Amino acid sequence: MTPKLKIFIVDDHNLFREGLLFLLSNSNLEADIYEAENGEQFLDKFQLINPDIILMDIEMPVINGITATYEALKINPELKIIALSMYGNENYYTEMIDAGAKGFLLKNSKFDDVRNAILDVYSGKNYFSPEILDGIIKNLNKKKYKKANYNLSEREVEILYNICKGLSNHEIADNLFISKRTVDKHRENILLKTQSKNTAELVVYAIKNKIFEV
Amino acid sequence: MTPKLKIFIVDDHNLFREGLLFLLSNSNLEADIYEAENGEQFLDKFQLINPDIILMDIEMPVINGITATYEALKINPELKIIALSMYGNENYYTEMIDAGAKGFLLKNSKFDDVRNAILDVYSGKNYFSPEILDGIIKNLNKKKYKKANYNLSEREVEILYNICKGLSNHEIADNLFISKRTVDKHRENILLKTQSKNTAELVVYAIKNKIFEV
DNA sequence: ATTTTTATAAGTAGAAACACGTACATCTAC
DNA sequence: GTAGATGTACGTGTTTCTACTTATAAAAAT
Repeated sequence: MTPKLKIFIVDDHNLFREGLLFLLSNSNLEADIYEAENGEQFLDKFQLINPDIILMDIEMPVINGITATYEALKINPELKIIALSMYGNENYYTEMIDAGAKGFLLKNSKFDDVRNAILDVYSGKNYFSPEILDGIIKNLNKKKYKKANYNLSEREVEILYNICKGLSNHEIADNLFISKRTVDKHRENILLKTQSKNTAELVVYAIKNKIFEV
Repeated sequence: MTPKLKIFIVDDHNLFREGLLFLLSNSNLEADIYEAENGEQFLDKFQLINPDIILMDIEMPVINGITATYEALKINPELKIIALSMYGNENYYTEMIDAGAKGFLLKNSKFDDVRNAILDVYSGKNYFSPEILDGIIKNLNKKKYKKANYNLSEREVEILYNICKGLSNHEIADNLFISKRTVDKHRENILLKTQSKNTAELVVYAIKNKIFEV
């Protein structure tokens, strides 16, 4: 059904590799399996093999999964790397996504999930264990939580935005065709309302409240 | 196999609702289907029905999907709402996640995806169309991209960090047990190195480069 | 071993920000 | 129709920042 895949398992635990190999060969996935014990071995071998899917452990001796992923993708950006992580180490996910992993599996997943991850990533999608996905979504939520409870007027927001752009009061005045003295007053009011005591705090406030985007 | 679900479809396009209803009743999902034409109708009815899954369009007259989701979850935070979106409107996803949706489906998905989304979300997971997931991941990546390529010295980073906290040069000097004039000089050098022209730009630079966290 | 970078400190001056006032026209809300 | 918020503008200070300069010692890099 699916073409014969070349799957590369990078993990320092022999038993884990063997188990996964067994599961893969007893599944209906046609695959050749290659192995490495750590990131260094993998980096030495992957170019000869050119695997379709790489299952990459994160915590490994010599060269860890994050570095290995990063380095391998520098050489071949098309590589499809799925991170493998112990439960509890799921916080590595940002670093692995950063490094360029296309998927993230927890080691306590069912084999069916592994299968799905392999097929999804092979077909160009991303795959993330539900627990990881949950974390990602929660994270997105968290950051947006405190928004829009400032009581600045429209004009004040406009002034603040321009302050963040690095304009001086004089420049802002020119841009908005008002007097510099007016901008002074607005700025003063904004400082009061936001309980800031200088420009630095104003900018931090603006960014926190999504008035200015970094 | 699965218990009989109560599925609530909220969408202003009759044809779309009818089509989805047909597909759901011809699938192996045992479900009672309820319908509303917009967010207002939904908000009027959902408490009586107490649905297991809500498929919620985003762009609708009177009350849109984002507001409806937000309001409904205020009343019952346990509701499992899956957002439905036209291809091209996928940028609503942040707002829908924000509002509390547990899943996000594109309307050009295959019915199988709809089925999976319903089952996943019903069982407490999140479900996101691959295209959406892609967007989320890319977004995570993007933000981390430009890091650590500043050439500020350690001391300069320290000074900059303190500037972002809203301290004046004088206060920074006191904190670090150095002369205010030294801080002045550091600040000048930082402005030069970061090609900033004032405090506002400094703070933006610091946040962009993860020297200061908002 | 010598050059460069870094951290420190200071003088002088002008620009900008900050703080306190006052004032008035407009618009919204009660 | 009056109260409150908003946007506009000015006066007069003080404080802080910005910009130019010089200088020394230690650390790092070449």
